[in-house]
Amino acid sequence: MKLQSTKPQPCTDSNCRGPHVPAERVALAKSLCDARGAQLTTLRRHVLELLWDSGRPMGAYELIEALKLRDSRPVGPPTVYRALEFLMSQRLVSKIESRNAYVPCAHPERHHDCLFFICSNCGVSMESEDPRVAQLLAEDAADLGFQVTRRVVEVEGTCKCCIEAAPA
Amino acid sequence: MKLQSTKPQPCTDSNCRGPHVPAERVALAKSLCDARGAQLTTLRRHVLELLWDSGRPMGAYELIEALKLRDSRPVGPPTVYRALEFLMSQRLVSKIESRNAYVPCAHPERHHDCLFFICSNCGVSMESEDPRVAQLLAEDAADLGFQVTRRVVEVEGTCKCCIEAAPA
DNA sequence: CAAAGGACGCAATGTTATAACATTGTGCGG
DNA sequence: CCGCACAATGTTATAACATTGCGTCCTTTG
Repeated sequence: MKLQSTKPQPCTDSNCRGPHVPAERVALAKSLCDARGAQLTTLRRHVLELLWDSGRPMGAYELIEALKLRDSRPVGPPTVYRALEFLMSQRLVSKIESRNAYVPCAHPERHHDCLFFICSNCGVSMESEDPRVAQLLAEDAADLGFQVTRRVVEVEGTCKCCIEAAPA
Repeated sequence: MKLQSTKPQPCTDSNCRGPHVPAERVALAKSLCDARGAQLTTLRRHVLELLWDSGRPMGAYELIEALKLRDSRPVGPPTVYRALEFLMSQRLVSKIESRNAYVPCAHPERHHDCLFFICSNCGVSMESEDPRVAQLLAEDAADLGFQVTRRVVEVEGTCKCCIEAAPA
C-alpha cells in the first residue's frame, strides 16, 4: 500500500512503449479537466492517484480502504462511486466489467475506446488500442441497424510475465 | 412472466437469420449434454428454458423469482448460481458482464466466443459472431505475448427497433 | 449394504452498487 | 454582510449480485 506518485511505470498500452510517471498522468488529467471546465477535486485526484500508483485494477471497496489509510478518515461507498463516475465521464478511468474493477486510462487525451488484456494470474491489466477492432464492431453494428454508444472489449488470459515465470 | 416454450423467436445471432424454437434449443442442449456425459437436470433445464423464453438477458435473482413462480417453491441463490455455472461450463449460456445478466447461447454446437450487442433502451441482447474480431484480438494478444483464455466483447447502444420506434 | 460422488437445500455471509437525504463550501447578487 | 444557488461531499440505509460451508438425498458402483 505504498504511495509512490513519482515512480515511473511501464506503460500498459501496447501502442505506447514509454514508461508513465503517475504524477505526470495526474497533471495531464488536471489540465484536461481545466480545459473542459470540469473540477478535478482533491478527492477525485486522490482516487486517480491511487489507481495510477496501484498498477493494477482496483475494486471500489479497495479504493475505500486505501483512501481511509491515506487520509485517516472513513470514506463512504457513494463518495468513491461518485468520484469514479466523474473520472469515467472524463475518460480518465475505465471500468473492467469482467472484474468489477477500475483502471486509469493511459491516454485520456485521445479518447478512443480501449481493449484490455487482463491476466488471471497476477491481475495486471494492459490497455491497448486497435482501430481495426473498433472498425469491425462498427460494421457488425451497422449490419444490425444498431447504434453504438459504448464498447467493452476485455480479453482474459495469462500475461507474458506469468507465462515465463511459470514454465511447464 | 409467461412460459411459452414452443413459440418461435427471431434468432438474435446476426449470422443466423432463422427463428429459434426454445423447446428445440433445449432439446439440442440435452443431446449435447448427453454426448458429453453431463447431466442436464430438471433444475438446469428449467433455468435454460426460462432464459430462452425470456428473450432478453436475465439476472440471477430474476431467475430465482421466475423459478419460484414456476415451481411454487423457493429456490436459493446458490442453487441458481450453480445451475448457471453448469450451463456456462457447457457453453449453453453466457454471462453479459456489463449487465450482470445471463443469456442462452444460440449455437452451443459451435462453441466460438461471441459478440453481444445490447440495447440500453429495451434490454434486448443480440448474439453475433465475427471470426475477424477473434482473429484481431488473437494477433494483438500475440504481440503482447499474452495467452488468451476468454474474450468478452459487449457493444452497448440502441437496437434497430428502438431507433425506429423513437424517431427524432 | 457401504462407500463415493454429484446435485441440491439452506443459512449465513461477503461483495458491489445505489437511493435518499443532510451538510459543507464557494461564488454571487442584493 | 445576508441569503440564495449550486456543486461536491458526507451519512445512513438498503438494494443487487454472488459465494461459503455444511448437510442431505439419491445414484452409481464395488
